[in-house]
Amino acid sequence: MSGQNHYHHGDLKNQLISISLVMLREEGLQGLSLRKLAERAGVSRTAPYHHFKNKNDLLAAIAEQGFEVLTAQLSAAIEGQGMSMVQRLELTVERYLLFAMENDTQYELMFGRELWRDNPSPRLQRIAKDCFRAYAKLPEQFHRQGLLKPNEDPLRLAQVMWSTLHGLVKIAHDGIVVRKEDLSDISRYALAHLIPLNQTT
Amino acid sequence: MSGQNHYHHGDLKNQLISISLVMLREEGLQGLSLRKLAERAGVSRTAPYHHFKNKNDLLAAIAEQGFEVLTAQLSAAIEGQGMSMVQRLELTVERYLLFAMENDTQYELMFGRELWRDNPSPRLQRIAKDCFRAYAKLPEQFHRQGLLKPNEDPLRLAQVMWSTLHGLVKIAHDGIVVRKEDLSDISRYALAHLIPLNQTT
DNA sequence: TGCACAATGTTGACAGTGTCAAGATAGAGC
DNA sequence: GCTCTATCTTGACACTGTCAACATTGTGCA
Repeated sequence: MSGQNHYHHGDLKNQLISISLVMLREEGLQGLSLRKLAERAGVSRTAPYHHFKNKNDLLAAIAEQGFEVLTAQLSAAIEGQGMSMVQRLELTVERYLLFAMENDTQYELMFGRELWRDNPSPRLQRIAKDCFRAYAKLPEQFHRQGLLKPNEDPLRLAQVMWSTLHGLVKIAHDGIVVRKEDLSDISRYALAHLIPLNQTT
Repeated sequence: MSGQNHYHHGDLKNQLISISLVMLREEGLQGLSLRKLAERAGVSRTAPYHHFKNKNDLLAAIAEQGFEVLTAQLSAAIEGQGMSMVQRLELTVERYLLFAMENDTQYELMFGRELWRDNPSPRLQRIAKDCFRAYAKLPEQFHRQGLLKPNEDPLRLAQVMWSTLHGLVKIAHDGIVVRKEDLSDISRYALAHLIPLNQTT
């Protein structure tokens, strides 16, 4: 039960994920190999195979963890106790961008082609969809409270807002088009246009 | 000069890029290895190293080719002979989405973390920026012709529009949030909100 | 309690990968 | 015609993902 010696050290699966996150941050996706990972965990090369079917399965688990964290962050912002709807919106956007910028490689994994190209696992699909659903509650709340113009479709709005945020992140990551310092400014600009409020604050 | 025998078959560099594109389409990024590529080109494992410093350099070349094609497509749409500004806008968006959907892996490479993470080559940076600059001419034209509300910043608008398109593509690729059939519908929705026209069609 | 079994960990092996060094071949320019 | 350079080749190496076979440990049932 002390668990750090030899066999059965108890929580290898989660520890592998944690170490993976560190390695991703340090060296990017290219730098993450199962063997180096195992070595850093103090365990033999093939030990991870008892917890993940293969490398892809590990990557999926990392993505899933990311979606869960992001979902929690967004949900908290959206339900934001004692905040106005506009404040919740701003906080949600801020949280999203922050998560994406601070966990860039993991973020890329979550939304990258690598995992989604061929039959992503039902589990990954479910967790990712849950994340979007949590996020989509925000436009719905705006809608229910009559803050949107009456002919607005909250689902469409959620999709477009997500796309815009997503694109902003991507472009900021790459640093091609946009300087990071401009990010929040641009996102404010985007929100002002995308959210057709009935009256402004 | 016939060029397909033994040494010096003349245009290996371009041929390698072409074959790479096919392989990316067939098997994704994971499926592209220098050795299989060389084999398909009928050449030894290390021949590509006389044309590309390493694998990353090949990937960069593939991305560059993509940016050049995309730039050409967009420029043609933006200058669109005998078309109204709104028509040009719609064509541009359509071209962008089409390119991204038809060349999904290449597109991911162009905007992916893999190439941009550590010191992307000046050449890649230049070609990518040229692509954005070509695209940004569109909002500028709208602005010059007085089609935007006077307080709109065309650069900001270009950035946000690009982000939204980019995010739409990404999300459509993954198929998490949006069905591909909804794409054009959603992009129309986005445009209607993002482009604050002075007067409508 | 003791014992079979499942869970978890290990070493050995193999094919596939990127990449370097050294040598072979062909075309280009003096 | 000869040399130089560009291009292509084989040989070699370390690293990777993954499988098979075996070792160790904890768990639940007799």
